[in-house]
Amino acid sequence: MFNATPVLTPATPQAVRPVAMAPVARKAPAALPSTIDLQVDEGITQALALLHNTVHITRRVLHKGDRIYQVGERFVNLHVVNVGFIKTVNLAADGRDQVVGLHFKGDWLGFDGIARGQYGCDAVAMDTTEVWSMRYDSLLAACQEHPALVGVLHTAMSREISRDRDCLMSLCTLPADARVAEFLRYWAESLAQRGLRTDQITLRMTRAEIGNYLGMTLETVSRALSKLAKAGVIAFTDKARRDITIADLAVLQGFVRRNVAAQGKVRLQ
Amino acid sequence: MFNATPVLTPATPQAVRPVAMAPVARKAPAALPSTIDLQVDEGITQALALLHNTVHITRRVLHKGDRIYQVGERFVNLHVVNVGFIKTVNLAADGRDQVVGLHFKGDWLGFDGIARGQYGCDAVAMDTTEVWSMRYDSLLAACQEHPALVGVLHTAMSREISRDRDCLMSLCTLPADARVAEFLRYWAESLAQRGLRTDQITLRMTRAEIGNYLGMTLETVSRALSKLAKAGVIAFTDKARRDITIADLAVLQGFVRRNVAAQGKVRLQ
DNA sequence: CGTGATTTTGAAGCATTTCAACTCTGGTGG
DNA sequence: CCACCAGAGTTGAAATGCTTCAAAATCACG
Repeated sequence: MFNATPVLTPATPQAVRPVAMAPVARKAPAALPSTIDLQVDEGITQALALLHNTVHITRRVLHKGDRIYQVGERFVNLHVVNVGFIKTVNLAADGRDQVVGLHFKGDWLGFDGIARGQYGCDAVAMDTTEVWSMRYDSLLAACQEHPALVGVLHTAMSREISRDRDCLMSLCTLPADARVAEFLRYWAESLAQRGLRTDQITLRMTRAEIGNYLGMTLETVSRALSKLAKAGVIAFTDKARRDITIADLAVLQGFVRRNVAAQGKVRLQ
Repeated sequence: MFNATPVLTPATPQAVRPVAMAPVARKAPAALPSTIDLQVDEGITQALALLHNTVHITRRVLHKGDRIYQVGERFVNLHVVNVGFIKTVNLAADGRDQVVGLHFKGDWLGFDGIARGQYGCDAVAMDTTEVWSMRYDSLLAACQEHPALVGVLHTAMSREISRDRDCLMSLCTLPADARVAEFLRYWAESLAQRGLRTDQITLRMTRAEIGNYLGMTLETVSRALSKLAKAGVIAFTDKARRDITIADLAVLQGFVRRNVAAQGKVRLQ
């Protein structure tokens, strides 16, 4: 049933892609998760269920600002987000600190601790959050008996590696406006994949945090958002300007495409 | 002898590593790997030996420009670099392409393929290179019998995740000059950890490639290198300006420290 | 109903890109 | 052997995108 490759992937490119346009009717299509997104959600649910049935898990509820773990702390546990939003923050010896990752339901935390035996960053709850924690050694033991667990674990690590590379690519090839648009697109996509609606998303970060994550100043983030709103790609729905309406994800993606930096277009070699 | 130029050694991992510390004498200390670095080298050697003894491995020799795998190709194998230098290149649908990783002896390739069942990037040899390839499924099978293998595998994935975060941080918090310095520092450190000398390193990338990797133009890379040379932090040793002498790694690190961008210094929250 | 935090917006300054010209190197063929 | 050429690197000057600095508006919280 559950093994390395399949489950979470469409992986059957020849399968007929369901068109699934007709019955939707009233609602804006972009707001509803696509078929693929729903499959991802299904995969997350299955993975969490499998974990729940095979490994001893400790549930923890955290509030905004609470830390699941801190840099330097001895690595013992891995964690999975069940509810809420979590950011990982790297802080270097020289005082730099940097948001290096955002984590949603089903995402794992703490992989960076395996190699060195201690966590390499802080994991901070961005609002009320439920995290499942398990001992790494007992997870490994469980993997011996339930090979499907290995698939879940490796898939999660693999996905994180891919995700980090996409981030790197955005940082290197997109100008500020497009980077902000891409950030929103990714956030919305993540929600869609978890069965949540994406036409109305609530940012749980200040402009300063977003800027830190995207490698720009808070003013630039603010200007980019204003520009996106003026262009009709997004709209603000509350006074605090934390809630954002995305009429159509495809439009947002189109904005990113059109704004690929020139330097990114040059083919190497 | 210690030599950066990769002679294709006949890979006898269980061979006794000659310590070769005392008799060197004459050379500047910074050029020699530290104790910690030697431990890392030891770890790499042990990991390769373990792999060699427990998994069916296919050796492949590649030349500059050859691809170990390409984006979209079905994921079957994982790979480990035994000799040489390899870059991974992400190419997006919209034409952006981007160097997202550099890989040295002992580094793994292909983790990004696990989740989706196909590779997410290209892996390209930067010069003559020997790669060990193994089927992922047979590696998993071998892990059942040799639990130490799981440790090696997870450590490698964990290290890659940490490394990617460090890259992200450099991109976000360092100005161009310091980013180039940090790039050199990392390259030298990687050599040191593999028992190679670091006072004289040969870049296997054009300025354009370095710039692409670091998110800047080739002109900016060139200017940064010139500036570092003028400041005495590095020196060019050949006419083509590909060979670089690093008098003291600590000085290079100091340069990075002093050039942390202002935005990085602001503490979040 | 203040007070501090967050956000927006403008204007000036600066780092990096862009454009352009030039040098240098290494390889190829007459 | 040398002329020639393409590729790689350097360097300058102008253009530009982002940051910095500053001020005002708005929101959240006790």
